[in-house]
Amino acid sequence: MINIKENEELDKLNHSCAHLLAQAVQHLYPHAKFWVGPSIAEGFYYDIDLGDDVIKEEDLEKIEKEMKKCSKSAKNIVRHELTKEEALEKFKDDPYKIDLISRMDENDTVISCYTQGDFTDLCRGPHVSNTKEIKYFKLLKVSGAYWKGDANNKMLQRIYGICFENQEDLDKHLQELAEAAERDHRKIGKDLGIYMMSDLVGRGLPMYLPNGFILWNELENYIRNKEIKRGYKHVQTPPLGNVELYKTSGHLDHYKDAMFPIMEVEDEQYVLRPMNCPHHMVMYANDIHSYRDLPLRIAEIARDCRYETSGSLKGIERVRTFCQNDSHIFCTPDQIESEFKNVVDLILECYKELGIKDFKFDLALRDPKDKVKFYPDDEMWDKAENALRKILDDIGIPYREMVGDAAFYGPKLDVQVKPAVGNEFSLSTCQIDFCLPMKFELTYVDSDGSKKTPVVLHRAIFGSLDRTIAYYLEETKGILPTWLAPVQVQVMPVNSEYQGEYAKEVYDLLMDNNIRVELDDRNEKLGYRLRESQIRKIPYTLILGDQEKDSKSISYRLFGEKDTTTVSQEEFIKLLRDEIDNHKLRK
RNA sequence: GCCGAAAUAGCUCAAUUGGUAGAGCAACUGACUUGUAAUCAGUAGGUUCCGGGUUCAAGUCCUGGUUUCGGCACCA
Repeated sequence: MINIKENEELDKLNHSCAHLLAQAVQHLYPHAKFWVGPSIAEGFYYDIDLGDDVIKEEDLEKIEKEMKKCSKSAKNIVRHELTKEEALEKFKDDPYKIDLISRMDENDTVISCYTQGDFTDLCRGPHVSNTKEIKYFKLLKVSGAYWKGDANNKMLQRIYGICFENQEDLDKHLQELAEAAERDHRKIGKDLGIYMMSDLVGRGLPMYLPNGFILWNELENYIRNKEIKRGYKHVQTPPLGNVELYKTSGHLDHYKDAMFPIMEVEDEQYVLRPMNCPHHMVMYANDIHSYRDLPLRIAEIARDCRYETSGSLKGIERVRTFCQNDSHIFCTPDQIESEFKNVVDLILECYKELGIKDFKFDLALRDPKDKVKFYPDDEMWDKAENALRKILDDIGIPYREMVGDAAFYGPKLDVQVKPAVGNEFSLSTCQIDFCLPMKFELTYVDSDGSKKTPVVLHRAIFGSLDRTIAYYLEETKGILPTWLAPVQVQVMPVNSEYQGEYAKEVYDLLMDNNIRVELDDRNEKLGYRLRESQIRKIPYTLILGDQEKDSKSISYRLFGEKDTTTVSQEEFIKLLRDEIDNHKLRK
């Protein structure tokens, strides 16, 4: 999918198209007041205050028409510059513009405007030189958006669109959007019987169907075995906890709104756990620890409950019970670097094996001005943030710094991916925490006999197993590698009457070799059954006729391929086991 | 939660301005015994998301709610 921001010309064109949109909206809604209209990776948008009017999806066509008119009028787009005072005077009736201008730097003596015909907008530019250059565009969606992105502010109307240099590129892009919707995990999840939701059970509460549970189990075993090899110790903790636990950790203060409400029983208060860090802290405190025991890597694949707002729920990407592949690494300050590198290494190893290639690293830092959200200890923060930065620079991976995105207890490294539809989200995370160990008064005995506070690394490779499955279904378009495929082999006799017995023999052989195999010996034409095995994206379909029966061989057809390969039974088992045991990706 | 839209058979979708809810696929039954993406015929399948209202008449109009979708906000 194209990224408009990566192409200077397209970036300029889309920004200009936002102005064209504003001009058209002003013609149709003369009372409209305009906030900002930037270009973005997916095109452009404009935030508009229309008073009591609302723009509906059906209105987009009308606005597009007006935009075409404005484009055809072929007005030059002219830049002119003002001083701050001049600008304040010029836009004195527009509170949004006044807000923008008054927040501009005092040193910013020149304020630029762009005029096209009867429309002028405050703007830094640059723009194309004439409205007639803005020709191949499409308005895509309309929604509400809070002014300045703050939910306490008024909601403006936001119109999204995209613009290209020619019709072909526009058509291609629209085609790509349609294809993206086709690989949405909600569609594939339904088609392949991965999970279901039910209003009766409750929103945001996915139930994994047999096919989905196989995928789930395989991924769970996969990551657990990786962790065991790297010295993690797996544990299990309860799905709820006394409210005091979360008061101690500070989570209740910070995330009460996103936790299911407190339950009272016999004068005690409990909450469903929103995460398992506090449990692991308490588990650490159960023993005295020597510096020789560290790092101690406690891991758990745990289902947690969060009251995600209704508007944020999305398939299994964002749910109210999510399963973390969580771990807390208790270590000495000296060990932070090697442990952190170990985590990044594990992330990269898993992504490589799964074939996940399109991801970005975000370094989430505190906002030093925000003393409420972030634990108030600047020295601690500086230490943690600088440590993280140094590690990332040492490893040499590019990353974006995101100020204000840290957890309340510490900075983090997030690995971000983009789903088929919607905003990017984080798949993996690793966080440095000096804060929780103090709150739980955790200690270890150092070599000199003194008690010291350990550092904790929070990390999750599959930040949520649910989310990992969602992303992976989209990445693979549901064409899973054989080791993850719910059904790995479909066995078909050409004619059940003549080769049915041989097909059953092959089926039994595969079963005995722990292959997930199905036998389709229905009285249907081969083409009919083959079509079904292709729709279900089953990796191997075995076609067994007289030739195969007489020579005790196997003819297999790989998913998506037309030709068949004939091998002996032994050879087939061998190639299959090799592919599965080595987690090979599909070609 | 906020702004908008949508909800019809298991799935994908039809149903003029309000006038008898249909089709394909899937399911089931029977015939056909099949060599690489759909054999033929038949049967069954619905409180049109849930309440309330307008009307001689509501899938369609009004109203309250639920869920889903597109965004915004949130995301330990």
